[in-house]
Amino acid sequence: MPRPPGHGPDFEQRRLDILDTAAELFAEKGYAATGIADLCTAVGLGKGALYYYIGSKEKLLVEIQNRVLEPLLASTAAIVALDAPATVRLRLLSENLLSVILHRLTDIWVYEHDYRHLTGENRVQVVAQRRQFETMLSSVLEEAMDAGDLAPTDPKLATLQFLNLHNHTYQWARADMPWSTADLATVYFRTLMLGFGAKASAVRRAETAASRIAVPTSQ
Amino acid sequence: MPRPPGHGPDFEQRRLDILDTAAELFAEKGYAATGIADLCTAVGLGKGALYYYIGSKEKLLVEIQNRVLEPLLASTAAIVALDAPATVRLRLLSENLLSVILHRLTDIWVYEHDYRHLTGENRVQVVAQRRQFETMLSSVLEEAMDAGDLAPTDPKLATLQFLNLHNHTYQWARADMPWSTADLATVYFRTLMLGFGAKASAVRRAETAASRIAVPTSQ
Amino acid sequence: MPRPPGHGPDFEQRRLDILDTAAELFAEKGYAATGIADLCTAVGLGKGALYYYIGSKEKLLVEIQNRVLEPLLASTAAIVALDAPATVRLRLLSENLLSVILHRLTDIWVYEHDYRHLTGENRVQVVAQRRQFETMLSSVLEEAMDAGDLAPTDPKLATLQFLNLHNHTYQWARADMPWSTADLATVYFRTLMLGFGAKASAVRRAETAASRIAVPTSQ
Amino acid sequence: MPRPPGHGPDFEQRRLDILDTAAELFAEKGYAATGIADLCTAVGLGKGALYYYIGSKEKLLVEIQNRVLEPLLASTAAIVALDAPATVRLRLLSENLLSVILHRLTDIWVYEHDYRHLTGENRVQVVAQRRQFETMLSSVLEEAMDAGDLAPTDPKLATLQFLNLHNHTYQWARADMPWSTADLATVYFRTLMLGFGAKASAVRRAETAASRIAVPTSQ
DNA sequence: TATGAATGAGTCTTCATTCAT
DNA sequence: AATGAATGAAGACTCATTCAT
Repeated sequence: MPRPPGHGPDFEQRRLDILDTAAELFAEKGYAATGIADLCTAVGLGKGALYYYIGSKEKLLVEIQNRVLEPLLASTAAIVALDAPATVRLRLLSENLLSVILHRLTDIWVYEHDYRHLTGENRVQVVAQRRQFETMLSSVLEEAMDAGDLAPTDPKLATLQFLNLHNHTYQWARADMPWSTADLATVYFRTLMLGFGAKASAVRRAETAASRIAVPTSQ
Repeated sequence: MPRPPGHGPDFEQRRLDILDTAAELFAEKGYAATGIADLCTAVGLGKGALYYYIGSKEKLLVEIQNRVLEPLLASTAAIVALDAPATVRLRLLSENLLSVILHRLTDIWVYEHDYRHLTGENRVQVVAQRRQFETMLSSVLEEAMDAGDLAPTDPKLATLQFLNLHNHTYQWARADMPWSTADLATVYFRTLMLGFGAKASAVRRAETAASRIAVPTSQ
Repeated sequence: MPRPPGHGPDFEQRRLDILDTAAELFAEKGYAATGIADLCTAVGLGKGALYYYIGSKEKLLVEIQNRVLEPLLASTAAIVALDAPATVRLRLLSENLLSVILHRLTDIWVYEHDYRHLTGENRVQVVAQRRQFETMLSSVLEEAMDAGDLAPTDPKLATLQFLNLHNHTYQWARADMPWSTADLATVYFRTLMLGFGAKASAVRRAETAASRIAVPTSQ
Repeated sequence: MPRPPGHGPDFEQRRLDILDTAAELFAEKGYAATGIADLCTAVGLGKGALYYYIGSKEKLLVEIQNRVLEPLLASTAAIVALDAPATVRLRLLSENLLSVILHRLTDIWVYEHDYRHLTGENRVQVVAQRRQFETMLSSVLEEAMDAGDLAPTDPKLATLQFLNLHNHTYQWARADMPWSTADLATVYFRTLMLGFGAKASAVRRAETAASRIAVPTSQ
């Protein structure tokens, strides 16, 4: 007798609880290094019951990816479509991305670290969705340049810097850190727009000096 | 006069080749998901012979960490100690960090993703060395603020942004990408110092607007 | 009301059966030379299922030690505390020790041969318990000397001889040997108390003669 | 080119040194748990060179057995053949056996613990030689009984007690213990001949009492 | 005589998953 | 909707032994 035709009323809630616990374990020890037995212990369920809810280990990973990607893509698309200046939308995109990262810190760890363990179609889809997000961001950056709000540069490189600055945050962000999502959004946005407030002449001088000094660079 | 027990002349080279292969596999599939058997296949050696060279799987991970950390700490310390303005040294630190990342892209993947799989003393040491690096970077940023070259802000946050911008590069950098190390250093440094070239008024406007628009933020 | 995670009702019996089989194999081939695969074959279980019951190879060894030590220490302590003459308690200790040895012959083989393969805390505890037993035995021997029931000698040496005589029995005892536990207890006790029934003069003569004859002793 | 036809002048000495080291390791950790690599480290030789001397691991074990058995059988046979009273010869056998045990303590550990790891013909031969020794001992014990020097009992049981008392000594004897070989021989022999010096009446009383007391015996 | 390198079966243990109940 | 028991391949690692040099 395969899977019962329908699930009881508590099924979905129970499943989500398990998913949360799984995300925590994956974030802490890594997807590959986390065993199903660990998860059983953490949720207090035998293996049989656990599999009744989760289907397979990889399905957990897929769902965690989706818990990040679905709201991220939806909110990003909504912001991009707003009738507002590109700079304003960039500011909103920054806060939105940070919000997703900081509110789903555990999921993000897994999202960033372990999507490579997805196989086959699962991986293809996730990669495609990630690219979708980047394309939307790129388009707004290009709009801002076209509007003259930003100095023209390689838009690809601008996008990548935007992503670097935001995405790497999961590496050190913690629930108890002294900065709120809004704080970080303000700071990051200001950095991307105006930098740390150096004078252009100082930058020019540093470039010239740097090209003259032989850095004892590795290899 | 027979040689005392030890290793033959080719040992070290062979070992380094294996280490390179291991780094590639770890970077591709993750440390935890890479089996010793995978490595055996990749280097064309039986398990016994492989262990003759590597000692243990974790030793491989330790060495990869060190191949990143040792040159990075050495060159960073040298730059910090230079008799040059803080801004100039920041520029050099940027290029140096990027140089390490881009020249050892494979090692860096492992360095960033898998140091958590180190155990015991190995982990303690690596974490300590990472903190050393961050402290050195922080000190130069603070010097630059004290000298009035940068607008005063939370130095911790400035350091984290510097690191975000640089460190996340390993995620998308490739040997065949169209930008050299020097290109990226120039661009990153300019971004950190001056931003993308927006006007301060535009930033102010965006902040105000953002606070008024209800972002359809996830959760 | 579903059962909480744990073990089913047959688990413990199955586990004990496996323990018995393990003891037999260890006794026959030695702990170190007995593979888990051997045990799997012997009990007709795959490796996974076997580990479900045993936890680890060393745990088997620990349990075998305890199956000897726990009853031995309990019964020994009970005898030592009896309100009876020391000589009587010695006789009881002799029979008790023999009883443990002969009724748990397989466990005893492992107990005597392989406790050295215990590691860390496991070893410390077993060694401590062994010493406890010897201390209890010693105390009764000393009481007997103090009471004048035995000729005074080095009590340490008396204890060691008692132990030699009894403990080495596992080396040749078999279930089908012609002597019962009670038989051996009577014989051993008599030997320790009265010897093989030689005359004191004969012993004196032998000592003198022995000191005069150059034995072609090895080395 | 197989083994060279002859060996250099140092070969035999080198081989014996290796054998000594092997015996120490086997005694310490057990034959099965001692690796050839351990031995290589201990003697400071590579595996190739080590095998040049030892042939195989089992050959080491065989030789250690022989280093015990050959002198033991030779000296025992010599003593048995002496023209002296059985009691005197028993005393000599006791000291001789103890001498072998205490002078070759390391070998004896291996001899007692690990002869079971011998395979095929090697094992058959060692077992046969052990039986030879016991037979010789038995014969002298019987002579002593026949001569009326010992009270008549089951000669098999007398032999086993003799062996128990002596052979188990390797378990606790150490080079730095306070008793010499001669000390132990005197004590053991006296114990076997006369016991610990109890009165026959006390033994009788203990037997009666013991049969009345229900010992809380295990199982 | 000795080396260091290689083998490949073997070590103990854990894995994700299934299934009868 | 849950259990505990089983599987068997795979996990990292060690083994005694061989051999070209």
